[in-house]
Amino acid sequence: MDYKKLADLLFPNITKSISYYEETVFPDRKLSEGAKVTRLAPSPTGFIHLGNLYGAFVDERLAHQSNGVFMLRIEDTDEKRKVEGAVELIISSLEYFGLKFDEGAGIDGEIGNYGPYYQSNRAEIYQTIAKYLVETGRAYPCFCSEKELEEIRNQQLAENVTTGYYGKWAKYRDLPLEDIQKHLDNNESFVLRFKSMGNPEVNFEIEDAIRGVLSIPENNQDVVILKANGIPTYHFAHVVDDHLMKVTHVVRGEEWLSTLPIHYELFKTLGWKLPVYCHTAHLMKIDEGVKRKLSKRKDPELGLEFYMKLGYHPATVREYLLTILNSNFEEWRIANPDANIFDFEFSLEKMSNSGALFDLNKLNDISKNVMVKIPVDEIYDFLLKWAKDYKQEIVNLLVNQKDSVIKLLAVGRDSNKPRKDLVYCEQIFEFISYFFDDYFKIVDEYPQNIDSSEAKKLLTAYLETYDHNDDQTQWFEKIKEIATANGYAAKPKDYKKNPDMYKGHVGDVSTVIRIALVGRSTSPDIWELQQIMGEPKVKERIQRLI
RNA sequence: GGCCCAUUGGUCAAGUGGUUAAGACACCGCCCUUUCACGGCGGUAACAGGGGUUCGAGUCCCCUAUGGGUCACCA
Repeated sequence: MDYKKLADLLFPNITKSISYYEETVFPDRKLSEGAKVTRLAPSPTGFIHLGNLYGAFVDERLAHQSNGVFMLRIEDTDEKRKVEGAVELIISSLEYFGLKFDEGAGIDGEIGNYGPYYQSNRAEIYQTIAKYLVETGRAYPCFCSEKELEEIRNQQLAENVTTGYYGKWAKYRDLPLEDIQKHLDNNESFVLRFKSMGNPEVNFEIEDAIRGVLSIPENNQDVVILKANGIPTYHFAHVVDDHLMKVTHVVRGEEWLSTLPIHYELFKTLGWKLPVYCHTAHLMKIDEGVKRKLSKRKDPELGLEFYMKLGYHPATVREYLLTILNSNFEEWRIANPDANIFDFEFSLEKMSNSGALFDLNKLNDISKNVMVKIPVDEIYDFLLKWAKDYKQEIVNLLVNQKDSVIKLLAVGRDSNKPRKDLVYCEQIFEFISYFFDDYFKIVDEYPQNIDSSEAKKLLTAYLETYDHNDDQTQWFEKIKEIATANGYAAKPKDYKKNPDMYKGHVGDVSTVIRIALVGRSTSPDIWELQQIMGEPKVKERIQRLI
């Protein structure tokens, strides 16, 4: 077989050589010792979820922790999956969470010298490598129709052997040149298949940076490397791109583990150095009692938009991700409560290789602790930005009453045991919404031991003695007086000791006042809230219930 | 179904042949307290099962079970 002739027949327009690309177009990167080159390689499906961010975080940390390069490559080799605006969504979402690319696809065009970064624009590169494989007898055209493939598969099923295109089943594997010529003359479409020389009875060893040494069977499938339209499949694109772009670490989900033998054989056949593979565990979710992989279609609530809509601060999501990414992160955080998250030394060895279940409780808890460290001015800005994007009806309120909002956000924060009330924007607004007359409403009821006429009596007394200039102690003394005068214990403990002697205790009186002022039975310190509300609003709210 | 990966409390997890099997979240109780939150103290709760190897096994080996992944001209 004259492979050279076949190659020219198949790729008449390909004139460049591999070394042209390897040496001239994409020379070695000049990076410092140990610098890692990573890439996020999403397909532009228009959906990005927490799992993608999880992987992206690994890439980003690996690269930036080592003074390396983090790039974005768009795997748009599947026409059917392309969605308008998907790339922008990927870039803006990742930027929102603080992950920045050094190189690759961008909103205003590409950045970097190893592009194009859209696989759809790299056809000539792939074909050059493919042509080389044909020349060396390691790739061949296959003219199988879908129907023929189906028949092969059925036959294999009937014989109870492994399905696929390999060995004796690979009917076009050794087709003579004349026959290929005939098919070509007929204008039949074909795919280019890799000619595998592997033996699945034989295992090879490969070290995965997360999972350790793996021993897996060699590939023997003659996989498609170029589709009928000349565009590569993932397997081929991965090998070619990651080699030419000088990627050192390939971080991807564990669903790729099963195709690793294919990639291994391709790299070996081309004589290229393997990247370090890092196969991450999937993020899971519990669904009707069963644990399963996050799915794009079924789990829109785990899309990044979900967090952006609710207004989780990016720092929260980052912090959460790192706690599930590296098992020693929480420990580090406890020891270094104020350190910058990027000072944490991320390591692949500390990654879990079983899938973590997303835990909203944990996220919320982390958020409280993250938010309490962010200055209120910044929280205000963040809240406003969120409102502009997702809750425009409150933008004016926030702008017009900025000072009050900031004070509300700051209530109880400055002690050494600060309140941790703020979790995410939606919740934060709900938390302070009583302040605004348009949103104020009574949602809780008076304590059981107090009916509405009793409440009126207490509120009347409160209003009569109210002095906006009282300090907190004076103010509370007056409430105690009102409590005592009306048959309530001034101390809850007294009431507990002799419940029959009192109608209730000072807490009940406070609750009545609290409900009048904020509409709820729970809130931060009333005196502080009153100071923020101002005298007229306080009096007006008491007055309306009398 | 074949192949691959995984399996410590409800969740995330430490643990690399000898531990009273950490810690965090959640939950419960108590304390602090005018409510809530914060904080403090305490509590419930785990090595999937069975065989080996070993003086000794959560840790090593085998089998079983369960969960996940993958078997495309999708990535």
